[in-house]
Amino acid sequence: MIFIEIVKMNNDVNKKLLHKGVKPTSMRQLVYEVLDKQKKALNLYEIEQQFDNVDRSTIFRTLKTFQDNCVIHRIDDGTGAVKYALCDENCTCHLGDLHIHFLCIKCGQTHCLKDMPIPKMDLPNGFLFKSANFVVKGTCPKCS
Amino acid sequence: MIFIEIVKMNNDVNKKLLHKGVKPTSMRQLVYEVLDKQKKALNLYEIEQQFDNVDRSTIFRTLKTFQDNCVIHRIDDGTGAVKYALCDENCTCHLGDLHIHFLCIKCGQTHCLKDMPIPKMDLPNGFLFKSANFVVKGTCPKCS
DNA sequence: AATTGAATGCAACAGTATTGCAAAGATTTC
DNA sequence: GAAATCTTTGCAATACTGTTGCATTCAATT
Ligand SMILES: [Mn+2]
Ligand SMILES: [Mn+2]
Ligand SMILES: [Zn+2]
Ligand SMILES: [Zn+2]
Repeated sequence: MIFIEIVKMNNDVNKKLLHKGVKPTSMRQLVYEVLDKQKKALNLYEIEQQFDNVDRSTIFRTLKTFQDNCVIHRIDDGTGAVKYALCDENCTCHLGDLHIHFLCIKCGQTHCLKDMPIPKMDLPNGFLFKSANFVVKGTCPKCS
Repeated sequence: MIFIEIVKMNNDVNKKLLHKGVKPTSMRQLVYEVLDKQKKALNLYEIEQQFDNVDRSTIFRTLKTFQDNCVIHRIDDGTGAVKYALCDENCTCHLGDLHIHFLCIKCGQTHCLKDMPIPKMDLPNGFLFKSANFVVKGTCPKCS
């Protein structure tokens, strides 16, 4: 039954949120589930559209909490709105977890390429590498 | 003919604009000079502040014209406002001209690393590489 | 049950980007 | 050179995204 399924899912999500140190409110569960269902990264407004009557600022603050606790990472793909995707369970949101993102210029979808770490570059003298944002743009498998 | 008159003026900026196919109005000359004087990339509001009584939308449209004609390239460094920097004289704004940009997290300045081309990555099956935005963040020589 | 602190909803606001339209300026046509 | 035409500029308004103040609701604790 659908009710039982939802309770099961919630339990699973609860565990994952607790594992990251986030108190699992119902709002947070729902936002987590929305992100979990998607293969692509979503922005604030796309997440908002998944709900009927949830306030934007609540989702915004939920996403803030998630970022602070490495539940999600933000993706700045240049489309104007920051997108978000779930982190791996063992992600620490540090240098080693950085990966390339791919923006499809046809369908607009943004994907994590989690097995493509951002290459460390030899910078000119005096420049110190702390972090990076590497977005590759082109056409995705669906649109190629 | 207007072009001959301007060439007669023997103005360096005019020549550069004409070389890119942009009619050199005084506004465009001034914006070009502002960008030329700087070593760092500037956003719309920083450019606006270099003038006393020039409208933002005029600068905006000047920058649009410059982009359309490969006079400048836009830099999306995640700071919220797009920055702009002059292209090289022989730049065609295509793949080969792409380079890494560096954002200093202390002073906020963004630099073109023109001798650091964006590395071509082997993407997963079905993904086609068309373009990329690679911003490295850290501390610049002044701030390190 | 009362107290406290956290989460949520509503509304307002801030920052950046963009557009419509009319005035001013430049170029071409006659 | 005057009129017609096209381009550029200035002003104002607007769109879009992100963020915050504050009151209310909810949850945990005493
Ligand atoms: Mn990712
Ligand atoms: Mn550059
Ligand atoms: Zn696509
Ligand atoms: Zn610096």
